[in-house]
Amino acid sequence: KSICLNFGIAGEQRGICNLRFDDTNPTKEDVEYVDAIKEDVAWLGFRWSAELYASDYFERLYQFAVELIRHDKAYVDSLNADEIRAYRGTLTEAGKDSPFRNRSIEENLDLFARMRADQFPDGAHVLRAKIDMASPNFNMRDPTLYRIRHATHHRTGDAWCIYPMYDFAHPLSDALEHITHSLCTLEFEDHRPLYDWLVNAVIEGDKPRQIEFARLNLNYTVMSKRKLLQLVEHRHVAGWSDPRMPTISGLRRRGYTPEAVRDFCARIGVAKKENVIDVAQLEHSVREDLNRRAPRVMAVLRPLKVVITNYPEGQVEEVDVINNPEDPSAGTRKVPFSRVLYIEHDDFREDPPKKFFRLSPGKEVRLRCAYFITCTEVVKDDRGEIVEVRCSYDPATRGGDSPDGRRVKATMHWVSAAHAVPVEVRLYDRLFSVEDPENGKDGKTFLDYLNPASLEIVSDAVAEPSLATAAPGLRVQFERIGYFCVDTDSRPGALVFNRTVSLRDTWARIEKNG
RNA sequence: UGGGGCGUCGCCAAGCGGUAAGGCGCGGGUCUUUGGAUCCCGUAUUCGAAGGUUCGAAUCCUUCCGCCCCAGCCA
Repeated sequence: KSICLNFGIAGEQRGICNLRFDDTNPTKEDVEYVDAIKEDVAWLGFRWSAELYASDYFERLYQFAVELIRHDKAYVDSLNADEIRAYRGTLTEAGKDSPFRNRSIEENLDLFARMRADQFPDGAHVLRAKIDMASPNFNMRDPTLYRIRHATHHRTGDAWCIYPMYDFAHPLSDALEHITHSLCTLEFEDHRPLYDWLVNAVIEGDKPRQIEFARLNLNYTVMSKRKLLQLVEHRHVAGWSDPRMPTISGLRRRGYTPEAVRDFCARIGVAKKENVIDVAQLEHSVREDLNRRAPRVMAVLRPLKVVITNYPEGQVEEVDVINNPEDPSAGTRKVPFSRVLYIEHDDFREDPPKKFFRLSPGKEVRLRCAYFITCTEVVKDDRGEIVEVRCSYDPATRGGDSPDGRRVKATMHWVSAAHAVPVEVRLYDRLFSVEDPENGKDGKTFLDYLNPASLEIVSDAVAEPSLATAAPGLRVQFERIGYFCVDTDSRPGALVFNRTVSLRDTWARIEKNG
């Protein structure tokens, strides 16, 4: 949402948007995420003007800090972390000045230089802004600007042992880049006074300003990075790009298109109200996009054998099948038809309920782009399970139309048994079973709400032969089932499809509502 | 309880003194060689509540209620 917002506004205003990593804390292992973030932003279709890092400004930020000290607006505090917390006060009580608050400018300059020169251990001192310990806003109670951290930074190595805080680096980095609008989420509203204080203290001329908006929340979904990290670390999912993850890489692997994600972000709007978007909204954007562009293909998840008794043994004919009814320019393809076929098990009912239009004994239906068939016999095994359905076909209906104007109420997808390509299909359900998994109730944590059925692997599925050469990343629509994407990360030689999103199943609704 | 924000249809969201846009969802219908899609129609006499100002208020004023964020040497 933030990526689309920032690049979107820059684009609309004919401005530019930089990609900056606020890598102010060397212990937070930013490295592994930098490339992933760049890849994700690029995949979404945005191009940044400059690739920058807060660490690029370490020297200049240091000079800004020195300048603050010279103006008596910052000081070195030698209290430890616990003491600083104790001095900070509470929601209703003002804080107290640190005993080190009135060190001379010279002493502060000297100490700060020695902090940089690696003369103190971690935690010995910090640099603090000298603002107001009685401010009702905690961020103004002499916030920490620099801390000593003997850690190797992924870009500056061991050049520094003091590192600026985000609150210090962010506004000043914005100013250095001549940022006009610095967009961030609501929880930083309380930081804005500090942002402005710093900018006003050291920046001349045009000043950046911070504007906050409400972050995105989705129901049935966990968005907290901390919690998603747990899912990855505890192997509840296969990684950050697991198709069930609400990450860009997860959505990508699942088969979402950048256009769909951007459309979603445009539709949900931007405001300051806390919100929980219905995932149906996201699914709508994907369906709309994929409906327009995904080629149709026939596949059967749970095959039921159908024998066309009056179709010549050994005969094979190629029928023309339309690739995408939403896009005539997509053309047609040839699909082999023969005496033995597979249809979806769900598409046959021996005792059809009311309003069930698909195949049942004596009923005539259309095999898409092929023929009308009528069920003549049901074959069962010893246990009474239906193992085969025998039908007759009407040779006059080739292509799927009856010359006598006879109509059927159902059109079904099918696959020729002899030509079927085995595929593995992964069906995903919501990772969490409750609308609001982030906030556990009754002592439960989000992990207690994990949906054990979030991944179902269907291994008996078969598809029409055209899919044999499907490339990873290819998105298709399995007729009447849903949109699928060839997995980009599966074993060589295996044809694995991730279900992106299912088609709306009206029959399910009829069954449910009676 | 100090401070900062926010409250308009089930979920989002326009509106900013002139008499409640739109989207998702849902319901109904049309059409259909996907029971998909398409297309049509319906979905808030009311804007957290109560007072007040005004010819006129979701929009202004007052009070109240509810929800979120803040006491990292995290971002």
